[in-house]
Amino acid sequence: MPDLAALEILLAVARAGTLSGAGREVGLTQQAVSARLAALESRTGVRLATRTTRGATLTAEGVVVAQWADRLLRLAEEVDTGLAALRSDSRSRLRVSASLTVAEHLLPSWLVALRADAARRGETPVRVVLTATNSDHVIEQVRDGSADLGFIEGVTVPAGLRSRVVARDSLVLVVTPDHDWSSIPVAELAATPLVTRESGSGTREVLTVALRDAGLEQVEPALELSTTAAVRAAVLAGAGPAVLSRLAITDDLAAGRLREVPVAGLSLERELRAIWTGPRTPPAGAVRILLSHIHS
Amino acid sequence: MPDLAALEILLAVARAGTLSGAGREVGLTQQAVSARLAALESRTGVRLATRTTRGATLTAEGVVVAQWADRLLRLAEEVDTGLAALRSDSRSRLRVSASLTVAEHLLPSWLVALRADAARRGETPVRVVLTATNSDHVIEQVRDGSADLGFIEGVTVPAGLRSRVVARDSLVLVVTPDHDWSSIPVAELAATPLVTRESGSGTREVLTVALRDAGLEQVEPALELSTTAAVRAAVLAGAGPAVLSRLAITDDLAAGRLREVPVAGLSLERELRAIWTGPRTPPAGAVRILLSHIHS
DNA sequence: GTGGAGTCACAAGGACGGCTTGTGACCGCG
DNA sequence: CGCGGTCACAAGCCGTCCTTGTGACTCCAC
Repeated sequence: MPDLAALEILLAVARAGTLSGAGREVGLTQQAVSARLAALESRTGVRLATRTTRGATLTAEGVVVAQWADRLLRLAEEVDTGLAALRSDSRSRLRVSASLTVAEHLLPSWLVALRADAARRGETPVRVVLTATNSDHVIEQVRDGSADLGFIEGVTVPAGLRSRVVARDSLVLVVTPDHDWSSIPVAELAATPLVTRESGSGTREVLTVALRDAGLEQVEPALELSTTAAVRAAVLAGAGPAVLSRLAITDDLAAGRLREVPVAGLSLERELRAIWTGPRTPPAGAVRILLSHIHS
Repeated sequence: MPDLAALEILLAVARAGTLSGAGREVGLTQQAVSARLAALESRTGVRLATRTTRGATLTAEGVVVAQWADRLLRLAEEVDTGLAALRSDSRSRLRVSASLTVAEHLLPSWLVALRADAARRGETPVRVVLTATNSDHVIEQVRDGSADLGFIEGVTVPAGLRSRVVARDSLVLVVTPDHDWSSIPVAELAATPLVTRESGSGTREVLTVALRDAGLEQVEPALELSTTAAVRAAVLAGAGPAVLSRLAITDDLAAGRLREVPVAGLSLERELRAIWTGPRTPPAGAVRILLSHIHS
């Protein structure tokens, strides 16, 4: 299990060029930085930086590890920002209520962007309080004023609320990389036993309805599981193809763990919307600022 | 800074359904699990799981945090596998030498897939020893036998070596999401001051050559920086557009931090190749197994 | 040439966090 | 009604990690 603090120190060393400078940057002494870096090197068995009497520079391996660390720490920062936004005790600024899909995959990076922007302007960042529930409850919370801003998924625009499309999600057919499909007609998809969520899940409904609209009836699933994560794991383990939200598997697609198979004649798009009450344009400064970071 | 161990415990609780079961799964006592989970909840100020006298189930917020944790821990596992592969002391199995681009962005997930596959078959995973350098040195190491397998970038196939394309990388023009470009002709790209790497860098050369081939001359850069990460940060900070490897910014594209702008009449593809010596098909079992996880 | 300011590394001491063991309260089931 | 399961609280202990103090070394200015 990698040590995030040590990786952060490595990045500080890369930026500062000296151990002491890195120490000042992260608020530690030079000795502590030296020890942590030595510990990281001992864990990997590779020299990550060459120390001279006048500074320290990363080796080639050090650059690679720094790159890995950078990705990891960026994601960790997103998670941390998300965790901070979950704090409910603070009776503060912008109350955001979001559906699970948005909260899980999109909001953290928006919040980081929001905070970075405030830092760039020298302002104190808006404090965001996040609640995560299903879309119906989000609508309810925005209606009754217990949330200033909501994020929902689904095709219908709730009556009496203002809204704006902030992102699109689509369900995609995915297989393991060694699968022989490259592109299939929609009829073959309907005839294939899939790994799916249990009946009643939103993702599964969308697919069923779309196939029914196309005049097709689905065969029985190969496997029914109760969470998207479990479905994803089953596909990776070779249990069969699945239709999943693209947002949930961008990492896997980028890393080549999963492969997307286009289905001719089928499009399963759904819109993710920001919703709020009141005037047509987003009301308070806070809401507008957050939305200004989100481009559909 | 989030606590990876605590997040892992949260996932174990989600899987097991009880704190004690989670404890058995991660090798801790029930009391330790209870304390760590309580600490995590106190950090967020939100109840992540409801404890009954007969188990524990995640709340809606808990599910969201678990999803974040899952992404973060997957990436952490990749980094950890990469770190393990850097260990040089073990005089062991498969010596892999890779260019920086491949080592930074692709190899970790391949190694995780390799290990997971071995675990699924019940075999002990191949021990991989990784060296990261530039493409020329990779070729040299494969030639002189100090590496069993190499990964390089570039258009030319080295003479005397077998090779296979394992992935493609392309340079893409990226801007901040609020930029007004949607698609531009190649002449406008050449006339735009960009944030770039310093002269002599591979990425910069590729762009310069491609523009020269198109009969265009580039204007002076807006800013010259020495690492890809610095260029990326400058673009995010609004310093201007840049042309970067798509592999280095997939996260940013997915999160909407950066936006890709198609350039009409310009394609900057480069192939990433596995190289080895000897017979036409990959030789030892180990090499073939690793390659079987990589599909171009 | 020599002192000063910078670099990094080694050693000793102390504080804090986190795990274990021990125990108690509660619930359901046979 | 006891037994097996759940989780929470308390005390003690161990290890990690940071700080302070010190030494070796290099470069530079005087």
